[in-house]
Amino acid sequence: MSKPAKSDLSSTAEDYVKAIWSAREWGGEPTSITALAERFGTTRATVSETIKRLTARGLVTHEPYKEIALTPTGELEALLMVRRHRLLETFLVTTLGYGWDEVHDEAESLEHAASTRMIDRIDDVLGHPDHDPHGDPIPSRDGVIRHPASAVSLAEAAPGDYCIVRISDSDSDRLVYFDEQGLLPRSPINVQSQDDRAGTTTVVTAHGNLVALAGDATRAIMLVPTPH
Amino acid sequence: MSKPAKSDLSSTAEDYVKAIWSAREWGGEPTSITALAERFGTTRATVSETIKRLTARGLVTHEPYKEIALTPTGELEALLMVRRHRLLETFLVTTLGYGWDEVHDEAESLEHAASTRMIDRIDDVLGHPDHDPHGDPIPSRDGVIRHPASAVSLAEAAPGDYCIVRISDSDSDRLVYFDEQGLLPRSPINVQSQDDRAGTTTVVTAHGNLVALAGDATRAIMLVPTPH
DNA sequence: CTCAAGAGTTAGCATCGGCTAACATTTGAG
DNA sequence: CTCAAATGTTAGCCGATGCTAACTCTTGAG
Ligand SMILES: [Mn+2]
Ligand SMILES: [Mn+2]
Ligand SMILES: [Mn+2]
Ligand SMILES: [Mn+2]
Repeated sequence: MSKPAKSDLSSTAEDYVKAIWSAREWGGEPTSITALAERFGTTRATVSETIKRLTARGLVTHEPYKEIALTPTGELEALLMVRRHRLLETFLVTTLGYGWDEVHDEAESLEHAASTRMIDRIDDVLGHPDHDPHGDPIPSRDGVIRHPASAVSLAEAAPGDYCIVRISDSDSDRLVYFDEQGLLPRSPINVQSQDDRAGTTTVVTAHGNLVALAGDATRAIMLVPTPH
Repeated sequence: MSKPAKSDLSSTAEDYVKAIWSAREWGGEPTSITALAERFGTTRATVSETIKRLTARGLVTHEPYKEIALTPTGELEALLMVRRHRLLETFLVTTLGYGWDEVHDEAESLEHAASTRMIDRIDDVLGHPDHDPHGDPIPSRDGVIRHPASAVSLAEAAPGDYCIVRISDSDSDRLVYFDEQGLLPRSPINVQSQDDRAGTTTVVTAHGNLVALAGDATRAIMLVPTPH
């Protein structure tokens, strides 16, 4: 029913460029066909075809069996989608009383439907927030984004005092657990030890809880060192 | 990217059932293939095919060249979409400072993306409003809607004093004009005369303006008589 | 170094929602 | 009552997004 102009992207295309961009956001590796298929719950065949179309449209660079990357155009589109997603998440929390664990899925679909006018009004009403409820920075209207320079993931942090800057919103159950433990953006956290053999990281949370985390949970949390 | 369950409708299907329902809302005739094609800016062929699919899905009843109507299932879906649309419009006006002439298009796309949870939260935040910014009643969660019993369109109103209950939001320029003239839901209005030969209706608005209206403009406004 | 598992691609198919062109039916002006 | 215009349908096409099955390429364990 809507009339996508020649240059307008489908929601599928928008989700793909966003996913490709997001894979690298906090120092990650480029994504892969298989990873995208898992992310979207589709088959490798479908992803391969879709990537081919996005390449033809000038949003993505990809040669068979090689790395998937964004063109400058694709990157700008991705950043604008990230902006929409994060502003919508923030809006849902502050205006409609959503919990930080409930906003991701809702924003995932609203981001394709809200007009640019609506996104900008939300930005105004919220007073131009710097980051979303998970601590992720919000790109400006023209696609500029700034990450804390010294951020490290909990998985690779040396023992010491840190401030949590960001927690991945991809798993909502995990967010509930983190919340219970006092693991929130801007909260202080003390890294006790990394046990490489067990693959666990032991931390003291803002609640004073001693917690051992492993795997994705440690990769979901980004820290900056507390100056002492 | 979303996973529409077996029974989930596409946005196209949602817009169709809503349009079929809306045609009859204020005493109108059943819609037609041609009218739907105009409404959506598509061709008759496309509408004919789509109606065939909706019939196969059990949302619509239609035999070739006959009347287009909704099944009970289709009608419930339509009412739930109308609810979403009108609650979203109301929300955009009260929370994001949209004008009543700006909300329709935005709601037209958000209605397909917002979750039921979000619609219900909006309903709560707004305090369960009875009608939208255009005076259209808002169906309940289970699809019940109530229209003023004695409503007549301005096109067929006898001279006398009335209260405007509803103004069609389908033409946003017209809404701006009505606003300027003092023609708003809940405003008093005095119908002076109907000139059948000229096809015009002359009214005195809440601003005291003497205004002559014709055609769609007179069909867009619904009135209830003021008890004297 | 080899070769099988894993990753990626291709072929062939389906559905949805678009289109144009041609055809069929209905209806109302005369 | 007639017939042309208006209305609706069908046929045949397309692109986007999905699928399965079968194939190819890459890579790492041994
Ligand atoms: Mn999305
Ligand atoms: Mn987030
Ligand atoms: Mn719509
Ligand atoms: Mn409305």
